[in-house]
Amino acid sequence: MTMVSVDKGGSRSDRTKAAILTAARARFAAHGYERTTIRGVAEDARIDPSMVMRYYGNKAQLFDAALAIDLRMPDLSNVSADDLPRTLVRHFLTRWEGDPADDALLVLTRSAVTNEHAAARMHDVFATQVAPALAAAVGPEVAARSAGLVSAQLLGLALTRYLLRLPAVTALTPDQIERSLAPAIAATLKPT
Amino acid sequence: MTMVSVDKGGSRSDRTKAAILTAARARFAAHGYERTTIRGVAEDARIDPSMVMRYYGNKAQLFDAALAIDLRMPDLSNVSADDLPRTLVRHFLTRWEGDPADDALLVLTRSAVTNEHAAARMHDVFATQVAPALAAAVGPEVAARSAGLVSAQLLGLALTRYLLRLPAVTALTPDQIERSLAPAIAATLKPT
DNA sequence: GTCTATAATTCGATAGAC
DNA sequence: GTCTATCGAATTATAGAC
Repeated sequence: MTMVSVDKGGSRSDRTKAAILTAARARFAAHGYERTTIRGVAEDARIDPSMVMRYYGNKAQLFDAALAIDLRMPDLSNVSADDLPRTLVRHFLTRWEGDPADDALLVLTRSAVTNEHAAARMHDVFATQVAPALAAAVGPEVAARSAGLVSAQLLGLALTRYLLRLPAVTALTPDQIERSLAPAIAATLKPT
Repeated sequence: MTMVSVDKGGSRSDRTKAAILTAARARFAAHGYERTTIRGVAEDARIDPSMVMRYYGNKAQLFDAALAIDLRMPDLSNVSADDLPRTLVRHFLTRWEGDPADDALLVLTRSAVTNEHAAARMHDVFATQVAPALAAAVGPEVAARSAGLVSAQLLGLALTRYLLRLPAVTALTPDQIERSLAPAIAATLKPT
């Protein structure tokens, strides 16, 4: 798990910093902001808790650093309107099925539900990454009208399948989800 | 705020218990399980923190009591398949627009994202209240196949509009949501 | 650059006076 | 039935030795 990212060229402190960040991201994803402790992060990173303070100042700043993440949204500008829903559902399913415990968007979502700061970050991510990616595919007008509810549907999947693990949703195969959710997203993209 | 609900007939202790429960529900809804403190609940209820312990034993049991709630799902057995999606969306929109900060399902969702116990409760609520109500309308087979994703879409709305308050979703009117989300739910109910 | 020791808070929970 | 006082545990954060 948790590819530590980066950097054979890094100094020892760089590697320590990266290890802390990886551990923090995993803990924030698994338990949310309140329940992750600096001690726990330090333990996962195999270093002393005081190192976390040294490099990141305090828990809030560590959280910020852990959330400074690129969602790696796919380029949707060459996807036809017909293919868009399926492409979207597939993209997120692939991401989340792979390593749900470490996905940036799931980390953010879990914490944003009970943490104002994380919620503000979520707003940023949506405005600067999700909405533009959608607008590239369907145009600014349709995106302005439907990006919110399309996101609601995708985050609804994230919520029920990966955060709450509702049996009725975890029981479905990725294929079943794709066949059922893609037409739904297509419906909200259609003009009313 | 926080109408203390109830009960002229109640003894003084009954009124105190009810006041505690109301305050607890509001706090759990606003901040989730971890961040609500017994001290805070007691302050809202205008009583001493030790009263909370006296009546509810501990924080976990207080949480349980706060979540022992009937979702008041509507009777869907006489709703036609065509009307079902719109009926569902309307039902939940009406509930949530009224008093989002005190709605049982939102309380539960906010806490369930970071609390195992609340998540287990959520599974219960889904299995005993949501799924049967759906099955009454569309039959057990369709319900078994689609109840999970229908719930995902409704909870996605709850998540983005009331918990995260994403501007792209809060900007929509209830009518716009109904017109856009009802066809989406209809699409996931259709056989693939 | 890493660790020990500890200060300062916060909170859940208990004991007991009135 | 309500409140005062306080314990014990957990946690963030700091100071400083090595």
